[in-house]
Amino acid sequence: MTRLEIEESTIQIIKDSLSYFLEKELIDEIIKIGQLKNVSTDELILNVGDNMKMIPIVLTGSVKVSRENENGDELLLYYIEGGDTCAMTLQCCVRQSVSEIKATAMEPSLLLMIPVEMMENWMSKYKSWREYILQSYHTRLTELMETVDAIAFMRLDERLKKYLVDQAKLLGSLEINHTHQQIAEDLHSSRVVISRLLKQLEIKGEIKLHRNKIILGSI
DNA sequence: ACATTAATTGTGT
DNA sequence: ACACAATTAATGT
Repeated sequence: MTRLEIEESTIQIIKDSLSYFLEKELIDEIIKIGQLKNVSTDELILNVGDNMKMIPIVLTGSVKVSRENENGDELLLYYIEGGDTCAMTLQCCVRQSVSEIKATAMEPSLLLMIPVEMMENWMSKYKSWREYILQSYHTRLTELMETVDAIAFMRLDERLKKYLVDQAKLLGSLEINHTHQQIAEDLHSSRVVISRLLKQLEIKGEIKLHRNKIILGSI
């Protein structure tokens, strides 16, 4: 983990990603208080059971949020993209200060860590912040329902396709650099099953398989 | 360039 | 689901 002094170029990034919906005074406070954190691909940002004193706002890059049970079984919940934060996390945090979820960087990303107290503080102080949080809450909930739908109603092969397309969109590339094992973990399935389904997709000509890499055609 | 090894992927039961 | 085979990438000689 790298902690940086906030300098001009980064201030610009913060402004670029937040000033559209947050008022100026708030941005100034954010710049003063927030701590920058650079994370690399697959770096664990927040683990289940972590004591949360800080909540990240994703400035650039993307983060995946998943649930994990005591056996280490995972399930992907939703993604957070640049400019967004996870208001759900904020709630968990206020209530019990121990994380129920796990957050992992999907690509090299720049995070802005904000202490929980500040987040609460700003709720009453800034209207734009309330709206930002509320909006974020809404987005998360919508995405969460989408994954619930997927789990409940879609067959695994459809879910896998959706997963691949989502990843491609999010990372802005038709190449997905994951092992079958990692995908299986995200979808809470087993490696063999994923391998077989992927093979089927390859036979149908929708994707190309390589080691550690999947190339999407047009699905 | 070749051999060895570890990790990832493929397949039959 | 498990076990094993096959393939690939990485590393040393």
